[in-house]
Amino acid sequence: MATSNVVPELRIAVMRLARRLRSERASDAMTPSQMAVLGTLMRQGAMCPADLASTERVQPPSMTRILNTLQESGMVTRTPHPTDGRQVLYEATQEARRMVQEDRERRDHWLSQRLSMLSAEDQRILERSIPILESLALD
Amino acid sequence: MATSNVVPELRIAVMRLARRLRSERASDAMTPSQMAVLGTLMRQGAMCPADLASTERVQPPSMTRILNTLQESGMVTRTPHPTDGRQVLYEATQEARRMVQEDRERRDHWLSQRLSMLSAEDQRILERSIPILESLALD
DNA sequence: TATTGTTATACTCTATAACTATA
DNA sequence: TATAGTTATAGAGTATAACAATA
Repeated sequence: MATSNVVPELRIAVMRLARRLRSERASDAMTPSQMAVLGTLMRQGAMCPADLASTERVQPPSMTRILNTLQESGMVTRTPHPTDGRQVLYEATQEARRMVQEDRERRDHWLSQRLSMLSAEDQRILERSIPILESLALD
Repeated sequence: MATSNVVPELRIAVMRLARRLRSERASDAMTPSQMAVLGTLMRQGAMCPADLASTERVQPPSMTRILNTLQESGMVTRTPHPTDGRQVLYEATQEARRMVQEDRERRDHWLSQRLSMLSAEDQRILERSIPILESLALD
């Protein structure tokens, strides 16, 4: 990449587009933490508060609060662990899945509008860049 | 883009890489709001609290607090407005500029390490994708 | 009287420490 | 005694409402 400014330019471009995508979020009612917990539960299935806390890098009492709020708004269900009476398991409800899906679709709609305004050549370059961007984010 | 999953895949790739870049930030001492204010002051020069508040989309009392904290840590200077006695002007100090620059360099260092591990072909694709990503983020 | 900035106060989100129930 | 989860309490960060100084 020689003497060019590719590195800072790529950093700025990625940060800007991410910020723009974030601003297209549907759910202003949901905090980022709440959205993250729902996303994790939708990927991983039922989980206990301790595991959720360590996945989301928050302390267990904070996770208790987040889960209480989510339960009050009908986004998660709470069931006792089948064998260990100390544990409880949380799961995303259908309503949560619908809400998260709607949020994704809203941002994808915005992005797809933008992409459709690009030339075929530019669209092709972006398409080829996707796995490369993914590989940069790994680990 | 036909029947492919380009749109959600691009969204996910960009969000992931942005999250990764954010985690490489140097200044844990600085809150995102404080960093944003310094960035704005560095781009725009001296500004008054009201303009800063509207730029950063926070209320004036919140900006007062952010600026107080920044001043206490030597990141901004406060001077009276030359003609309007009600106003005050804030400016980023040299120390702030150094700190922000260091933060950018830290993330660029991480990114450039990652880029150097890619094939020449992949690097070329990323380089060509930069202005396209930039254009997507516009307005 | 309008505008700029600040202070007073409350709310949200997260953290640490202490407590309850189960293993 | 150790572990899972919760409750009690405190510390950031931001908001609205009220106030002081200047135009």
